[in-house]
Amino acid sequence: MDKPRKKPPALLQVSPVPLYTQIKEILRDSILDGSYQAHQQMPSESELMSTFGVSRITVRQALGDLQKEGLIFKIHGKGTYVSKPKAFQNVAELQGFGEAMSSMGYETFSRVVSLKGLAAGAAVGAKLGVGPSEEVVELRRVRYLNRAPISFDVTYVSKAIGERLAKEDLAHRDVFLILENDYGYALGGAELQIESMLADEYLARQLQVEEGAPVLRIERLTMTAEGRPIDFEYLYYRGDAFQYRMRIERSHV
Amino acid sequence: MDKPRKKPPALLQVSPVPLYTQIKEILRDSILDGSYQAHQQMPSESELMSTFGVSRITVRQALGDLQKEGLIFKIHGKGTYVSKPKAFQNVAELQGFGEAMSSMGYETFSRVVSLKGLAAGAAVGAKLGVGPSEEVVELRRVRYLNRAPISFDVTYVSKAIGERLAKEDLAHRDVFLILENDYGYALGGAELQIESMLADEYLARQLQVEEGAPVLRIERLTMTAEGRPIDFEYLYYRGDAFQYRMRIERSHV
DNA sequence: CTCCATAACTGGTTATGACGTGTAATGACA
DNA sequence: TGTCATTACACGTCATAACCAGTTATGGAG
Repeated sequence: MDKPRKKPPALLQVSPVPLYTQIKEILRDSILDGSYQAHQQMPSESELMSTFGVSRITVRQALGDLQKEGLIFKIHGKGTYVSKPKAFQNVAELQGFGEAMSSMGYETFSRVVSLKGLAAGAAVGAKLGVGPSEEVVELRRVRYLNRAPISFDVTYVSKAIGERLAKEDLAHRDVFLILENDYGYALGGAELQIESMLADEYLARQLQVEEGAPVLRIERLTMTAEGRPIDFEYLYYRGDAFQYRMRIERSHV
Repeated sequence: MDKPRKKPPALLQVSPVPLYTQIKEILRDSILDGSYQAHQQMPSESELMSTFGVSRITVRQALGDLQKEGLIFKIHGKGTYVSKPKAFQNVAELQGFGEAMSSMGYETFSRVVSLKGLAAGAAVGAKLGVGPSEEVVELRRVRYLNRAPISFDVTYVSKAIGERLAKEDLAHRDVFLILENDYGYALGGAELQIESMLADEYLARQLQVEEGAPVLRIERLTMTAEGRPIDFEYLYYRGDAFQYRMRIERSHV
């Protein structure tokens, strides 16, 4: 016994890193260096169990972390897949500042006000490329940032997609990301139009502001990579939610 | 047997919702309606086990989801706590568009280039309110969005804080959020200054752009609620990463 | 040949149990 | 009285074991 001072200074810490972290790193590397290509890949959980000689819970923790990072996504009953890298850039560009904020990762969620099928009508029908009497699905949500409402979103999608979306966790997941990752649509771009308006009674109630308060209104038509419209939205943002943006603009000009 | 068609149409789906989701909702409500106050709260995992009559893994999944949402945070060996709501708004405002993007929730992480102690120097010392020869900790990170570098961040904090940060998962967590949630600092606001510049050789290599490519340079000094500087950063953003912002500005003017 | 029940996958959920590590209060020893 | 080992308790990690729920291929019944 030479120096049994206070603590045995962690001599044998061969692996202070949890198993699932090590596995996560290995898998991440395999994805980033291209060993696992985008879409349609990844061994099943069972295979990974025997490959690494660990239990399923460990594999799942590793995969779950990678999913949080967005590198992979899972489809129940089918398997685990590598996300398409390109996907995100499009989404990032067309989401703009509003949803960027609402997705900052902390204390954001949406409350689904309604989700129902109805006739497209002239305006929405023209955008989505369907007849005015054709049925589409309308989704209304209030988006919360830090427990306070920040935007009111009205989303229109085709009946087929809408019925699938009804089963999703719309309170915490982005429609864009569901379309892109879970449903396999490649999003191409979006046309958007921004204007200022005043909150009417309904909007004021949803956003918890005074009637007549300034609201930013965004009209956004999202299209697949092939140029086919897939998602049309009206977004109403509280005007007082963008101080940071203004500040930056002033400095930037 | 009246209509044993294809499937028994899920008559008995008393609870199609997973246990951990139900528990998560209950806990979320308790937090949002104030039953559990900010900081210093939440029953331990063992207590929740007996309260809800479920296993620990279920409790942990519920808590883990709430942590992802940012409503709670955990401290090893101590317990689980409710996050302070106020925290986020400040962070949201002073993070601005750059980190909002990088935190959109998918495929973002940081690579720690270096983390070391050094003398503050005149510029940093003045900002942080310490002498030029006093030791501070410098953290250099490359922030990845969608597997491509989007920004190069240089962060300066006091020696005490820096040594704690060294033990954190800086690759996936925001320094702001660590300061706010884990360390209990109340962030008050920030001064920031934005300018355009051209990438030098070092920066070009970190951001994987051509030397001379346009870069957005942000100087940001973050302060606690009491007005004491706590975090000083230089942020270098790839100029080509902000197309979406430009587009929105054009429409907005 | 079509339809459909079944089986063999996949991931999703939950239980039980164990051990590790960090935190903080306790108490014994110097 | 002050230091330090003990201890109790918190969350962190990992294993084993089921069963549930979608997906898809197979194969038999019509």
